[in-house]
Amino acid sequence: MSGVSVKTVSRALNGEPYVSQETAQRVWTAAAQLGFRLNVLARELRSGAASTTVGLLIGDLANPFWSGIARGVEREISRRGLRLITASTDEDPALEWSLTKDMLDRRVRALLVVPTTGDHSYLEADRRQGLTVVYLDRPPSHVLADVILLDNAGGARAAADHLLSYGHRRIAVIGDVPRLNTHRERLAGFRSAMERAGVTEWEQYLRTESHDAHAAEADTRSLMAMSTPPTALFTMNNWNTTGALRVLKDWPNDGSAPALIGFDDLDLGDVVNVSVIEHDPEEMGRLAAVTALARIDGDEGPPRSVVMPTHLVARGSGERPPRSSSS
Amino acid sequence: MSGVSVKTVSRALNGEPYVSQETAQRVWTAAAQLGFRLNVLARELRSGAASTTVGLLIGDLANPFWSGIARGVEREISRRGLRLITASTDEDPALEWSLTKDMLDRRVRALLVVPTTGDHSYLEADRRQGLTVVYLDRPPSHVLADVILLDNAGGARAAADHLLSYGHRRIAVIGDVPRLNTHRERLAGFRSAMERAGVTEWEQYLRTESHDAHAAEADTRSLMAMSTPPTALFTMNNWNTTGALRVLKDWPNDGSAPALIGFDDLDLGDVVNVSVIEHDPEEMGRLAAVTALARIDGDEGPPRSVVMPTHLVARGSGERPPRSSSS
DNA sequence: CTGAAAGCGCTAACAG
DNA sequence: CTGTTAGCGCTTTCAG
Repeated sequence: MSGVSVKTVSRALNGEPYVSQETAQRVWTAAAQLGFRLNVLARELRSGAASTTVGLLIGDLANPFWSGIARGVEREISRRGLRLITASTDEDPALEWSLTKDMLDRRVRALLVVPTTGDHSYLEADRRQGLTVVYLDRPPSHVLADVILLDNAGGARAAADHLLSYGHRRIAVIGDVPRLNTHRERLAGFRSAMERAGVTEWEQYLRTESHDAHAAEADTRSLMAMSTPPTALFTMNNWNTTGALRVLKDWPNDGSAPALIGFDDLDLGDVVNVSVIEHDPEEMGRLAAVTALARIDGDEGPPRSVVMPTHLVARGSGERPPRSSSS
Repeated sequence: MSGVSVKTVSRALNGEPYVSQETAQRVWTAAAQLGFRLNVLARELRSGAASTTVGLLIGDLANPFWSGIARGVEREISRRGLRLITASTDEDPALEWSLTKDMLDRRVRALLVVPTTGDHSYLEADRRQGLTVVYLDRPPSHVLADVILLDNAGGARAAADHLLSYGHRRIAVIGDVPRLNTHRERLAGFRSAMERAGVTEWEQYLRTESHDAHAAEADTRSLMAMSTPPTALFTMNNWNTTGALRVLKDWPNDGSAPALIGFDDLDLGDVVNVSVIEHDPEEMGRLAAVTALARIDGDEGPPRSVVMPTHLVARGSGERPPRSSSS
């Protein structure tokens, strides 16, 4: 390039010691003029070299829950100079599979996955070869691996107990597709609280398959149109809550409005006075990243399973009493 | 590996023609057993080979506006098998610069940037060498390049005109740091509408430097505590609007609540009846990706500048009349 | 249909 | 302090 060997260029540009100030300077200016940059791909191709990317597979980057996770991961790994490759699976197992394969072909240093349903044993071979995988939000199927979860059952139980304590019995549940583990866990938690209280009326008010706000809105309307409508609603994710709020927004102020508790907080949750089961997506992403980094650093301990707490935030909607309680 | 040459393996695994069914089959099973995968890094290192990653630099992945952009970009590039490397700049020009350099070292196929302020001519050398760069949301400084913008001035003007038409004169403006082009454009649009209407009272109600909801909340409180408070508010981004809504939420229902229009829509915007200047972040990301892909495909036309429309969505908060208008 | 050789750009190891 | 060599894993080119 300017009379020096490639190795000297490498040393200078990487700020390694054992290069004279003068030579380094010359290399720097020459590189700047020629627009020369070190090629990270080549660097990472070398034998024994580790890649500096981390793969993240989430459901949908545009959902605040998942973008929060992504932000937490990014924040943590960037402190180590690692970059984030993100992809949305749309909750499609086949897409998750092909994206996973793509990430591995790219030799990501670690793979963080919010798993959709499906068998995840297809990663076992790679894990044995040293691939770091951390699952988020939902446990993988047929696999023992590091995983960061929410206390889904506990949160749902807290929601149910809260509503029960205000005298509600006819409590409707609106949730996502039952295929998702989070959905099932939340439903199980809810169910256990209801059973403990000896309440059975709610079963007829269970609505699933609502994957977006629109569907949840329709569910809410049909529930409230029943001859004996529910006196309370438990919406099991952020978009389900959004749908319910759209219906309740214009509800007549005659005391007939159902109580509402939603899983996941909302950006304007405090403004609309919606009671929620709150948690911290960004911290969840951060923890997953920390776990992955520990594995990269050689942590060989048994698979870790972290369950993050949830908190009931009472803001009003969950504290409305039933209008005409039948028990 | 199993008696075949590397080239045959390459051919088989890439599904190239001119490999016998039988051989291909053998390679496939052997690869599966050994957990062998093609190395994309090596592939992309080859001379003339193009990388299959696209870099995206945004302010903060956790802000729905930017995660929407990211989603739009991802959706579009994934159709071509390209993956997204995302990084948050926190609106820090120095960080933007170092992240940019990092992306280039990784040989991203294209770089999409929401620029913070600063001189962006440092990318010119790389652009001349064929690097595809598309700017989003804000124009770069001192550079002529492809850029996808919002009609910031037009949107702000529409907000001002709307409030003016309802009789407001004392209109407060709450905005982000003036350093940001979007802020200045919106303010300029607002100002032009006010000037055309011959209104000057608003200048004393201008508040900037509110980069989050918390600061905007404080601004709103102090504004409303003035001896002659504003009768309307124009909040210039999503988080500023959120802050204002927190204050207005518990405002006495005596007709003294200020009108409110916010720039950017909010997830629960329809539930809280907030009037907004709405636009489509995901489409913006998609357009940027489309532009970048066209350049990659050889489009050599002059730099393209797309201005995306905004729409005023009247939901109630922007249609409140002033309590005791002074004009 | 299959294989051998070359080279992408980098850095570790080993000389000067 | 600086240079040489080798090899990471892939695919293009050219020969079988």
